[in-house]
Amino acid sequence: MSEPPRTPQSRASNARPRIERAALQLFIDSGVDAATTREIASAAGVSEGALYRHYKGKDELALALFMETHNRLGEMLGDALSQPGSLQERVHRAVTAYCRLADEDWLLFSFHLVSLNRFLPHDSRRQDDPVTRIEHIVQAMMDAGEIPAGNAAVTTSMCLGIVSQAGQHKIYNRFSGPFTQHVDTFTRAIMAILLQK
Amino acid sequence: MSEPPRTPQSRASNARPRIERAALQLFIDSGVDAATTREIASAAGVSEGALYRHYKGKDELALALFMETHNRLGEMLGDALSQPGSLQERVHRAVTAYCRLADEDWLLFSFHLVSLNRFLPHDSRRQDDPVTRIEHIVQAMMDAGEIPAGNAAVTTSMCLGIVSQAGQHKIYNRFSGPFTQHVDTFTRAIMAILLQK
DNA sequence: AGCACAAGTGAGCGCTCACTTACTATTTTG
DNA sequence: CAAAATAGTAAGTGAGCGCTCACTTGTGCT
Repeated sequence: MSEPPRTPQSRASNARPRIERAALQLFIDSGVDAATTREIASAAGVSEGALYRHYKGKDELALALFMETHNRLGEMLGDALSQPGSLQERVHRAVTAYCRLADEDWLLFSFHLVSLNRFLPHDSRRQDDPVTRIEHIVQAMMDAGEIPAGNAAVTTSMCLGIVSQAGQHKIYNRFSGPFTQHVDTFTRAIMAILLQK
Repeated sequence: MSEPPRTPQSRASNARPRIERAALQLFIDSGVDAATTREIASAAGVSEGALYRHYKGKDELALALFMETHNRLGEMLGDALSQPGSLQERVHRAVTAYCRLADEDWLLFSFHLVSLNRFLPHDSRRQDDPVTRIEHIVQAMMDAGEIPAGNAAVTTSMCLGIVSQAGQHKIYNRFSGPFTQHVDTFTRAIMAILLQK
């Protein structure tokens, strides 16, 4: 008894998080293929072999880091959009969720943004893909007459482009400060696109 | 004198364009790093060495293909935006130029779009960069009161996001048909963003 | 103290890659 | 038409990559 809340992970130098941070930075700067396992280990201050104690290989490491953001984003967007409220409110919640995720861990978020091309197969049409889900919502609103009719896929891409391109520009240091501070700007822009005719 | 307009290329099988098309497709599908010179040569139906008759190496080939679109785009956008006309007209001309370029050679255009991350260094602030030029125009319009004031970099990124994300979605086969058919949709969306407050 | 075991090490292995070399075939040129 | 230049081929070559493995170290438990 009187056991302190024992953390199930064991001791040592905690290489894993250091490997992950180093890998993220290198993957963003040079790309997953160009970043070598030696570089990652060196930047993390551990040996190359340590990487393989935690991941099956470089590709699995990259995929895990991508999925960490991707799954989280899927849930957050799902929640934000499915809960009740006006169109405005739902868009605002979704944009807020996206920006919060970005500010919470910018490195992880940046890697996700620049890696979408690699990890989302080019003709994926998965029904539970966040993009496809948003497209269905847009289509439903068009059918219901809540927003003007048009090509739902194109409208969806424009709305996503608002926030994703802003993310890219922040990665390129074209502007600074927390992403969250632009939530209202993004929301207004998206509403303008959805409601325009 | 009396020289006929001699075409400077000489030999029959014309490996060069076949190498370029094969390289574009592979670069888009697998990425520049993952596409091997053997794969490119094989897909082009030539030997690996043929690649080196025309390009110093794989990286130079990729850069040349990127720059072919990038320089052209820079000129076209410069022309479209600098010539006289209302804001609407200038935006419409720029969007039209972009979409024409896409429809004219979709493979070349796709490669440019998916490779921006690789070839535009992350903190580039070149004065003649198309993005920076557009940002200056937006800033000038804000200063002149032609459009509501705001963060010019963020506004610029949102406008670019409209068309670039639509391009990405077309690459992912989320919609089909010529890109040019959406010119008016894009123009209206961009105007909505610029004029909103 | 002594054991069990997870975490970390780093030399080195097999293999793939971009690129080179040696050669042949086809044009262009004077 | 010979010579030079160009465009192509096939068979390498060595650098460097991801990954392995025999080994060492640190930690918790009894």
